Amino acid sequence: MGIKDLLRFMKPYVELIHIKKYAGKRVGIDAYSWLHKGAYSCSMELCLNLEGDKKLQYLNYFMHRINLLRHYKITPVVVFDGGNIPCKASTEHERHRRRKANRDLAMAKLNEGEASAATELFQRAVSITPSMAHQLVQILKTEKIEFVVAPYEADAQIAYLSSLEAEKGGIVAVISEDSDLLAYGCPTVVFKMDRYGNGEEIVLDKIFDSVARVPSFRHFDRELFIGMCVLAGCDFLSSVPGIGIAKAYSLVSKYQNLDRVLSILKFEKGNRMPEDYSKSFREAVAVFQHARVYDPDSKRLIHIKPLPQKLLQSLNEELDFLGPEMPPSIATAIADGNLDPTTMEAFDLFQNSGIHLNHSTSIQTSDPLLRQEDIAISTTQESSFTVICSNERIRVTEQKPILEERKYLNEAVALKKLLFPLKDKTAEENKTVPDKLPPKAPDNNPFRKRKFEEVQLDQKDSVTEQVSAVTVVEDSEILCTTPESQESVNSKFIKMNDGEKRGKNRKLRRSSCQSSENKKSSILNFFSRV
DNA sequence: CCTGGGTATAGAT
DNA sequence: TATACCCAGG
Repeated sequence: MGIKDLLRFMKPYVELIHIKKYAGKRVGIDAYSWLHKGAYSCSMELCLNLEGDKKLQYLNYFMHRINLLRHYKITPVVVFDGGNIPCKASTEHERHRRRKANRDLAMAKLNEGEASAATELFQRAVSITPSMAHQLVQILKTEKIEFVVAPYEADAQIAYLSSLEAEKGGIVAVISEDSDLLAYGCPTVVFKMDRYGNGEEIVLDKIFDSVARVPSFRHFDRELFIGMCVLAGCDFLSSVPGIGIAKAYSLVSKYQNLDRVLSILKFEKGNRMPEDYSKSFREAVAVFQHARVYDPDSKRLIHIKPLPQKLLQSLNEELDFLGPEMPPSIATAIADGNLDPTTMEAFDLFQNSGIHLNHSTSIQTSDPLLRQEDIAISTTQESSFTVICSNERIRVTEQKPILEERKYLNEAVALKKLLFPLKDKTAEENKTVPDKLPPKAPDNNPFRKRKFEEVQLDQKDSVTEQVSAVTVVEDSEILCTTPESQESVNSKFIKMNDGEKRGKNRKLRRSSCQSSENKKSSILNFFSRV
């Protein structure tokens, strides 16, 4: 994970610190690393989805650490991973494959009665499911801990937050295990924080400023540093055979220019170089520089750093390798933890409806669906239109003072891309993904689509009578979502066809089983599970 | 000297 | 799992 051997290479730049030095400050947390560590303690329970409290142990682990931070008067900001970007697909597939193999082995051992061997294997098979992440989100909400779900890479989101002022949601440092953060340009990262708050800190500026230390990066800039990272091998692109972190460093150091490094490399390696390495290299560098992130201030997707016109042209305006564009309403719903970023399904709150407490006073004072200004409707010339609504009325009206058809048409196109990214050739040609199926959510992604069995299990215990599920129907033009806040257990999506009046909204919402006259043009279809 | 593959071990309770 | 460390071959 991350940049191969980067942390070892950067050893001279680590300083042992205690997190109390960030007292009074906002600090970002890479949720994935703590979730994963926490899952060790209950890996078998999680893998087998056993009943009982044991499998919630990972939540204790996480909250323990959160409380450690709070004890030192630090304000934690938890950042979750979102969807996957195309160029990471092969890494994810490999992980998924390995975990599955381990799980199968574990099951075999278990059947043979070798419990200890089995638990060991289960530990290698744990993956963080969307359900787990979502459960944590519920707790964070009741504990009033700030969090955000990144549209794609959590690392990119963290890097972006690091660049913001505290007043705008910024953070001064981040706790993580992932060396990618340095490539993304995070100014301060604390690695390997233990349960007492001791950790290893790396400050990016010190890397570039240091005079005495070896390796020296005094003649490096951000781009060269990223180039070195990509050359050494990262999640988006594995390194050219024979090139490791040290070689990567000396190449970049010597030529001071990534294009020159590439051509030298091509010259020296000849046919040992992958055919499309240069292109992939450029894209990987561009991901670190210009990844798509959620901007909490404007509540929409932006680039970590805007793309220069020149780069845009050289990429033929094709940016989907960064992960497809998505409309603000979707990005917000994802960021707030209401929408699964890999499946685009609304999270159902079944599993949590019993324990979840309503702590927010400003919400649900009225039925938002009855208020005209909360509902954005845009008709296409055909027979469908878009509904966007939210029960956070003010936010929505501010965000979209004028509702234009065009805008929602664009949203529909964007959503379509999100849902069928592999129809895109850029994604297809990118690496050796064996099947051509729609984006398989990788195993280690916290929002990986939940297994069918899991869903059924959840339903069993539920108290609520009704929840809406969302499925995807092909060839769609309608987009609808209610980025509703956490408290509502009612429908999170609403779809309407032409001819249906706004007054019907409430009815729709309650009887979420809607027969779709117009399947051809509908993207989201709702039915109720009772 | 570097890379890359192999192996040991932490990390949870 | 993923990271650290060690050693062999280039």
